[in-house]
Amino acid sequence: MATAPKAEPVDKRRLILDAAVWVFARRGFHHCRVSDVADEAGVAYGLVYHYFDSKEEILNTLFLERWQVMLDAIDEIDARDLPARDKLYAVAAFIIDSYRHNPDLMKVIIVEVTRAANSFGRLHLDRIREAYTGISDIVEAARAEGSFKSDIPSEFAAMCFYGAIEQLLTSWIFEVLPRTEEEFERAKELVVEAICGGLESAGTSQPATSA
Amino acid sequence: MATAPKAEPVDKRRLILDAAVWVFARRGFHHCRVSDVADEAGVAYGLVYHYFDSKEEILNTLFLERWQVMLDAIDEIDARDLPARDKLYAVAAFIIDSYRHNPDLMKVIIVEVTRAANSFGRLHLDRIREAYTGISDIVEAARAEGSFKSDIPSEFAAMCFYGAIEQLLTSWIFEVLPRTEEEFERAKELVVEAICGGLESAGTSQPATSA
Amino acid sequence: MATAPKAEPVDKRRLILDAAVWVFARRGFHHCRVSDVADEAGVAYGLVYHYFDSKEEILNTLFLERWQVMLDAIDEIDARDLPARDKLYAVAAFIIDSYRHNPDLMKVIIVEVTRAANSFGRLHLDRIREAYTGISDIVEAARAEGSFKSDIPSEFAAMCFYGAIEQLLTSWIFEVLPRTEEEFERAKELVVEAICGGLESAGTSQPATSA
Amino acid sequence: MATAPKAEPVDKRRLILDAAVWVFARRGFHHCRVSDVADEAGVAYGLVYHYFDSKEEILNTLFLERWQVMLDAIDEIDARDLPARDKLYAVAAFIIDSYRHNPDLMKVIIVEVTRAANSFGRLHLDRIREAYTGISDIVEAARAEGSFKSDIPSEFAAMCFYGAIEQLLTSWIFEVLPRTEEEFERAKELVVEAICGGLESAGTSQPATSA
DNA sequence: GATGAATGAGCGTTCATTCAT
DNA sequence: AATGAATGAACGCTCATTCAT
Repeated sequence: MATAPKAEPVDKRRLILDAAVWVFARRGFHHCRVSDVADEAGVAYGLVYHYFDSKEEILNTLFLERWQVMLDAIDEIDARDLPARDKLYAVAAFIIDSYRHNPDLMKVIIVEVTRAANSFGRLHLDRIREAYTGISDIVEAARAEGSFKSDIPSEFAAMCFYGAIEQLLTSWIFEVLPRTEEEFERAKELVVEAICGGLESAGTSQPATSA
Repeated sequence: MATAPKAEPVDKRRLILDAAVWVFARRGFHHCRVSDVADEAGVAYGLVYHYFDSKEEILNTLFLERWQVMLDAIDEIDARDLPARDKLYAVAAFIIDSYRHNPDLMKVIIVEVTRAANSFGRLHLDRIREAYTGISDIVEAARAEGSFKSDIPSEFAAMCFYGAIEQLLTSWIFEVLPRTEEEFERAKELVVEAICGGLESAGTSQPATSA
Repeated sequence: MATAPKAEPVDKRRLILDAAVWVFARRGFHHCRVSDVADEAGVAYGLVYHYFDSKEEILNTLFLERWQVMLDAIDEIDARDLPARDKLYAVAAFIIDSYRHNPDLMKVIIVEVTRAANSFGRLHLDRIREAYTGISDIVEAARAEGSFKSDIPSEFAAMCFYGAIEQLLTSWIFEVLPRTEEEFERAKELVVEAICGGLESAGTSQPATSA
Repeated sequence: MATAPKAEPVDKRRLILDAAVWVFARRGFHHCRVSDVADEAGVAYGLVYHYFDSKEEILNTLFLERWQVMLDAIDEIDARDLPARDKLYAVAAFIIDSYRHNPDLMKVIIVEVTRAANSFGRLHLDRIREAYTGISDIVEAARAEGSFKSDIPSEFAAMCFYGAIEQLLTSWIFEVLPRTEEEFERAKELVVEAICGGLESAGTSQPATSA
């Protein structure tokens, strides 16, 4: 006898999180209502509060989940036996691919958390800094080994690198830059070349004249 | 006979704008009330609406006022007869000094406008992009002249440069980096060295290995 | 065994509408606050907005609900096989009885809607005119049949008839006229006699002398 | 020698009153601001409060000024030696011509005062009733003399007559009826014919059948 | 008389959160 | 777990009125 058709079990909590990504990305965390998330998820209003203590907790959950994946990736990359430039390329590639595969989630994380200095950014400051640290570790090893300049602190270097990538993502989010597969791939190369290799042609390197 | 001391005439509109800078910087645009601004300015609630149509208009005014100053500065710097690296140093110096002289205003502009992709950032997108263009022009000239690499598009270079500086300011705003005179001066040098000269030691430049 | 006494289920939406009638009638639509309605209904402030989009929608709902009842009544009366005067008596009786049974509701509808030319009156103009049309139809049939004068357009006649009744209700609302059962009954007769039979004694009818 | 050109003296108070008529008629008393009136009059905001104690006093002034003219006219008409029908025709003609000559003022008086039972209507109730009384006096004399039916109280008759005229004006205000010279003239005749002569053809008069 | 900046109470609306079922 | 009605604090904005000049 054939088994009765079973309704596939749906994880309502997951449904809510996914709906939140969609809604937060479209309308922004502050400009949407909890009911928008519930409607998008197709669940009752109150169920959101069964799974989450507050609207903020939804965003926190989304951020922490995803950010951990990135931190793990950076650590894993750092552990590889590769030149620093290749490691940084791998980091850039990971972040850019994250955006490529789930632009809404990355948009939410960047716009609503990492770039929101007054609210969630402050709350997750330590977590955000861990990413800096991971990148910084890569640079630091390269400095120790001699392939990277010793006069640029690794923390500072990490900041420039991360800043460039975040700006890149922001440009895609803002639709300032086109979002095509070619652009994504090219951006990985360019950001590493720009930050590691510098903008100047070989042989022109010179100290800046102080004002 | 000396004239009696007269109460200096106060520009209430300016008072409100200055108070808004203070309040928006402390509590964030969305987390403060119009009455907070009025109280801080020491004026009646309604006067805010005598001078501004809405709370948003206050922020727009602050942004547009200050951003124009920066755009003018970039244009003026571009017109100077200097090497590209020195021009970029001047741009970095201008922005960093802007932050040094009025950290609250810069915080508000960056946190509430340029980094707020879903709200004011979108509104002022074109204005924000003008800054990119100014920097891009500097890079483009250097490419044409041969001092900057031709394989990094000037728009991309401008984005990396601006991204690094914005991240720098954000780090100060977040209090991740110390805010001392020495740090400010040193950051000007470092950001230019990192972006123009690159992170790698001379002679180690190499293309990244694609994943 | 007798079932335990259950609290009768209350329709909060109805509760709010009824409270609005009371409050609008006492204080006027513009002079009362939404909280007055909520307080009168004994519900929380926000619940008003759970059921209605705005304060105005409450009034619109009250008007449309009741006005439809009147339009239906006029249509039903028109369909009866009666002399025109009796039909008009029935219409007058229906409106006056409406006031008698729910003076607050009729007050709100007349004062805040049908007599409010600049606000709700304009909004519901078409609906209001439908009542004229219904009365006009009754008159028109009487003219065709010969019992009513052909030199007074039916629309004009309807306007006089409705105007007289509205003035009558207004007088009760203003407390210019006493509100007793006898008065209500007498008014039904008088308004029909005045409008259909005219003020003049039989045999004195004469054309007016133009100024 | 020619006299020096003198600036014609402008009565600012009158200017404000006239501006108020225009503004109240367009936007309604409650939907306009005092500044709208000042702007329309071309005077400073504060000057309105130099001449009037409040926004309401402006409306009261407009009403009382004009209403007195009407009361005087009714009294004057009543004193003439004319048949009742001709007197009522004169009253209707006066009111309709008032609207014809200054539709904005009449609109304001009717919409914002006489039809506003909850606000100004209540305040000026006694004044409004004086108009009824004037009309009522005309009817009463006709009843005493035998030309008008004695079974319709003169107060009731006055109410019907005034109600019909107010409805007529309201129809013009609402733009339900066309506003042409011919319509105005015809309406004077029709309203008197309808109310004095009745809607029914001669010989069909009959008592209504009670429900 | 004339000006318009300054005041501040008041109100409609929103929406995160709670809770009875 | 699931529902959605119910709650009420919070806030942006309006505008009549006052007052210093």
